[in-house]
Amino acid sequence: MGFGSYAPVAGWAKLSRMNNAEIAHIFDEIADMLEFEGANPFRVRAYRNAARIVRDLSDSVETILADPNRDLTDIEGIGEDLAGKIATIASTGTLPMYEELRAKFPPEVLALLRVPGLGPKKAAALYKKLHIRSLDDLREACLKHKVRELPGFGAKTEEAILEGIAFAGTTEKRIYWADADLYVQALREHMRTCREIEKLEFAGSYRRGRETVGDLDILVVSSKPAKVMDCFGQFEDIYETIARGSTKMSVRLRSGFQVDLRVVPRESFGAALVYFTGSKQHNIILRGMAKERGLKINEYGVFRGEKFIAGKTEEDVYAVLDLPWFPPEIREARFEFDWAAAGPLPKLVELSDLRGDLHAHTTESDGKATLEEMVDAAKKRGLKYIAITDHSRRVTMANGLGPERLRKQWRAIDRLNERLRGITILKGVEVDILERGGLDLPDSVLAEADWVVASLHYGQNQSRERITRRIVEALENPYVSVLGHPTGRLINRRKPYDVDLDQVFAAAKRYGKMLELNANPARLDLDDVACISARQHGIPIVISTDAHSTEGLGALRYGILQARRGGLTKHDVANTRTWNQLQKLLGRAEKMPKKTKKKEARHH
DNA sequence: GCCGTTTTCGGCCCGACTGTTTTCAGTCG
Repeated sequence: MGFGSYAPVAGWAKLSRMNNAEIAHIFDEIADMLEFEGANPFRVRAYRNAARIVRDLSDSVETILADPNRDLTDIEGIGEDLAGKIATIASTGTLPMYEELRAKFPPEVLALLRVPGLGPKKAAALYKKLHIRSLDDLREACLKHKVRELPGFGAKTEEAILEGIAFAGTTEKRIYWADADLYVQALREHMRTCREIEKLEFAGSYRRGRETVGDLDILVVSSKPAKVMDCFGQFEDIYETIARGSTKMSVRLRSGFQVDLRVVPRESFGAALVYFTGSKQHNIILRGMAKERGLKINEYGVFRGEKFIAGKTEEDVYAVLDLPWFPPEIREARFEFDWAAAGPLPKLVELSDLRGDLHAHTTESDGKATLEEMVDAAKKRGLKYIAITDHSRRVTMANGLGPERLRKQWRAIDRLNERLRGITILKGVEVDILERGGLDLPDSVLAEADWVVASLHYGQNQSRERITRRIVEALENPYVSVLGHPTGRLINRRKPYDVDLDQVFAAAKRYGKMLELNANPARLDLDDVACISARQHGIPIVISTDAHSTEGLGALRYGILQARRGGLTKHDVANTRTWNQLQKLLGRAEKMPKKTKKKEARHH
């Protein structure tokens, strides 16, 4: 289940400053260690909450700290203490309290928490009473049957731990949404054979369209739960059943991936769907709102005292709280509640809104299909235009094109365009942003293109300053249309390069350029959080596949999920427009004569 | 650790399942 081959994994570049993700990571680690220490669970939650908040910030902490008009404590969930800690991490790269905890609980000890079935209490007991300090210690203690002698532990727990150690390394990895979707399709097909099922829906992070999925949650309405579970248990890919009760069953697939099944009564389906779709944080806020109104929400419904108020549909549940139905993709407690408070929700972009694909490769560089095959496939998918954007010469591994081969390809595109009806092929290129700065093709060549994607593939370990400067300079070039995969990350495989996105946004805005949301399931770059920022900056986003085969053109749906998670509407996404409209949108800031610009301003 | 028009103290979302227990704690989602 791969999605093309990529360069080997590169390590983190040495960082001169702490970015939001790193600050968030420190808070997550602190939460783990405090939990291990047996700290107040709400204090632990405050740190986890802070990690999430910092990760979701639309500006870098650095930017906020530098702005005298802004204060971190204005953010809900960040008080005096955490604001101070954030500032300390930002300026020193660490925190005294964090260092003290790390001295007490090295990473090998924290690995105990990743064993399924081991939570903070049990892990701490093993650590304190048996002096277990690593997974190896733990395995040994289990084999010597020391673990079963501890109070609260028994033979079964010991066996479960032994089994769990094997999984501790493999199950921490979340899989791509696209791969989870393959399981979903297979499970749907399998469950179709069960006649006792009235309704079935996949919930959890899969339904929210997260870029990675940690497990699957299946929600079923049936009056015969046992039969549904029997059927579920016969899915061929199951390795073991972890738990089975009267309404809930959990299994592990052969790959280690976990699938949970939950059977609920018909009148509770909506409440259960809200509950199991999450996110956890979204649910916590819903519960809080319910409590304020003297109500209680659980997976069975909304209750006033013992009295059932709502629960049949998601709309019913939200309506009780005077909330609109939220598309699952935005249920992350990031902006959806603010949106709801401000009025009707904006309509999120949909797959059917997209008219064209603006990043695709052919056999001329490293694609697997010819120009004709790619165009034919795009047309069959209903696209009205496709930009052919093969690599430039610097990407020698991919047989990148120089001016001569590129112009030859463009002549072929001209001839094909004359022949074809119903789709327009754009003469494009994915031009490399060179290590030393500048682009891999002269302006005279780029000027002849309809569409220019500028991408950074080499020198990814350079300093934040150098990488940011290379990208900003590329955006300054009048012939560049869009910045391709702006951070270069490969999910689960390669960290993003160290780039100051605030500066990239500012440059894109200044020069009237667009930013790509690369829809490849391993990239999804920009990510959802960056999309929220781009939207706030008013920068048009282009959702493109970067397809290297005809099947690759199908990736638009993954890009759409990420865009929706970023709160993007049809208006925010540039390739929902016709090619003519798109051209007008492009570079308007620089190319438009000053007079016209003023007129425009008056109209708005 | 955060938060507050009932509160600056005392709350902080809720339930299923398992194993080790004889009524519940721990884990998980």
